[in-house]
Amino acid sequence: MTRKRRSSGRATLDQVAELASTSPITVSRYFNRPQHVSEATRQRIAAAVAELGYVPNLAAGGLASAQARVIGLVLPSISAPIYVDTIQAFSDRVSRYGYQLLLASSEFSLEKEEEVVRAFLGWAPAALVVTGCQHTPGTEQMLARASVPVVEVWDYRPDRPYPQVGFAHDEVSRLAAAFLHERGYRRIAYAQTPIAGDLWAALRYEEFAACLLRDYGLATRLIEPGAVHPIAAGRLAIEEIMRSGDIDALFCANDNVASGAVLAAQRLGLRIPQQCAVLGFGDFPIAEALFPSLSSVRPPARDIGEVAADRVLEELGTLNPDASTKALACTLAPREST
Amino acid sequence: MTRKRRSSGRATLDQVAELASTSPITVSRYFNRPQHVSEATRQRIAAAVAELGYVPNLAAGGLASAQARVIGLVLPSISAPIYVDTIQAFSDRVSRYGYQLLLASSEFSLEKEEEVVRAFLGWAPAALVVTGCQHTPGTEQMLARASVPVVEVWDYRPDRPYPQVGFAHDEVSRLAAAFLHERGYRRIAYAQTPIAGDLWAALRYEEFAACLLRDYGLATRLIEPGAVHPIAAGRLAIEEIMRSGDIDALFCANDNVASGAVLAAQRLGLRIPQQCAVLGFGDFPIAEALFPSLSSVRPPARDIGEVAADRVLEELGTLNPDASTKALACTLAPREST
DNA sequence: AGGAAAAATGGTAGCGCTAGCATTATTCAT
DNA sequence: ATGAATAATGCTAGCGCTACCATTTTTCCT
Repeated sequence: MTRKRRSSGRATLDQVAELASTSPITVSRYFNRPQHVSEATRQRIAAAVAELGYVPNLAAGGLASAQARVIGLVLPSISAPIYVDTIQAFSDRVSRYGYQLLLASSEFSLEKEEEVVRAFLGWAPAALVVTGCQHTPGTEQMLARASVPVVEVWDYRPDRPYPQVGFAHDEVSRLAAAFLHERGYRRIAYAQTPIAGDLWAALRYEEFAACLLRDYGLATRLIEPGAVHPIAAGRLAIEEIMRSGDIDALFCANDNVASGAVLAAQRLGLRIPQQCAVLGFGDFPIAEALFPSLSSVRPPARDIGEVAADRVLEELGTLNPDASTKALACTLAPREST
Repeated sequence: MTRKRRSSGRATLDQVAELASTSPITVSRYFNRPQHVSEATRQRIAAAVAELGYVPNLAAGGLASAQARVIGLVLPSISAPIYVDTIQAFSDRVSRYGYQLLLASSEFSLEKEEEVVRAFLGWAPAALVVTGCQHTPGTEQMLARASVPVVEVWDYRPDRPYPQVGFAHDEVSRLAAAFLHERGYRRIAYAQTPIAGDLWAALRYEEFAACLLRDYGLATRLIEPGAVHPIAAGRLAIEEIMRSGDIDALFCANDNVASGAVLAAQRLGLRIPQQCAVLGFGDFPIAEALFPSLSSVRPPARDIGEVAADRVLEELGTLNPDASTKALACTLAPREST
């Protein structure tokens, strides 16, 4: 008889069971429902596990039980400060219930998102969390066919088949417009860059311009310096404002752009907020430290992570439904720059 | 006959095979070695896959082949700017060879690292990359017993059983000390915070102080404002320097601390670099934009990711060995703040 | 045309684990 | 002591896939 198949070389449940003089199924229970195993057996198993350095093979377990205790989270970026709180809050919460987090970034590309979703589904996750409501047809099809709960975060639109955990991005624009108008600014510009780091910057601009025009009768200037680093984009925006001289407030796609603007203004001698106010989006840690400190719209990043985790756990039956599916709210943190 | 077992509800290889009038094994080959399948069969399978929305179950595949095409990467933080380049470079490189990245942060805690390593090993990854040379005994045992290649990154010490991809942190200190001395600074302080975001800040301080004393006969002041946000720590360091008035250069544990220092100095009226020079570590994107712009020691973050990926791929036999295991080098980016 | 090599395909068994019962040991009320 | 409840444990049969070999079909050479 030839020895078929190479084994992985790692200790298996069977080996642990043998060493602990019990059956594999009891060892399995030891890991999954310890309270169903007697104290004496538990100790023997614990000793065997330690001696063999046994680590359960989660792939095998997931295969056997048709449910891996893993939840996939896809965000546009895992490094952008704006998403870090969401990741942290989500991860904390699901790991408390024994779920592991599979994290990937779509790098602001819908194609890359499709790739990542496919890879995730390959692991048969218990649930999937994706960013926003916009996906490729392929992604949509996979999500629809995957028989796992799906939650969409960082946006809020009522016409979707999945639970939404986020805020309405046009609401942000109205908040910013009202705030700047109330402070007396009338010649307002919006600065963004294609790699600003969020998918909704252009959408926010549209509603910002529409709102200023509709509610306050003001035109808006769009400053878009092209594909450069956000911080450089902020600098270029300030340079343009100094050239044209007809702008008294700048709303930026995010705090990186806004930081670049504040720092460049300082370097170039434009007084903020006297000559031009700057309002950011994201409320990154740097906002408070800048000189002058940066006013910013703060998205509910942490709440998104928490609520999304709760929603997922509800769908999985781990948590009782709360059923309060509302849009979350952004707040405005006024500081010295406006 | 009772129907045992719930199936996952997803399409399986068998279903695809049936629809494509071929055998499961051929469909398996279609995904893993397409060149071994004839063009005609390939097209039939592709159609069946599309129709069923089939996504291969990677857990089952990994189990059957005893090698999941997944590589685990454990870093102290996935949000700290300093690690972002490493993640990016590593991910790019391994994904090009068909490996997926399993990413986790140990949050600067060795206990958390042990937890994460255990979870990763549960997925039977093809390889594991961990940060630094310091681990709990439990982690060490798991790494030693796991029959997968292990690589350690972001540090360089010759006395370890695993390949190292990183730089010598004491070298950074010598570089910084030489640079500041050469520029004529003699009353030098070092600022750090326990949550500064890297495991080696204290080690760098020790060598920094030792080197200044040994090579230049200078004493070093340590400023450690306690567990506050790095940016706030920078501000507190500047406040202390203004109080005492006997410091002319500040080396910071990282660029967040240094940014806080530069911004606070500006706010409080301390001229940089005339009254006090500031040198950072990490060369974060903000360094260049600050006013005055921040001099910083740039670690080879991207190189670490690339070389670690190469080392891993070599161990897996995917790449031919290069065998040049040397420490990588940090460079110094001098700007206005020194 | 005949034979050998190469390409394409398929059957069988099993990777390591757990669901669904079935069975045995223990506890408790009567 | 007896039966009924409960706790603890074990057996069998797969989860969906691929390694290993065997077989069939095609291609190529003389």
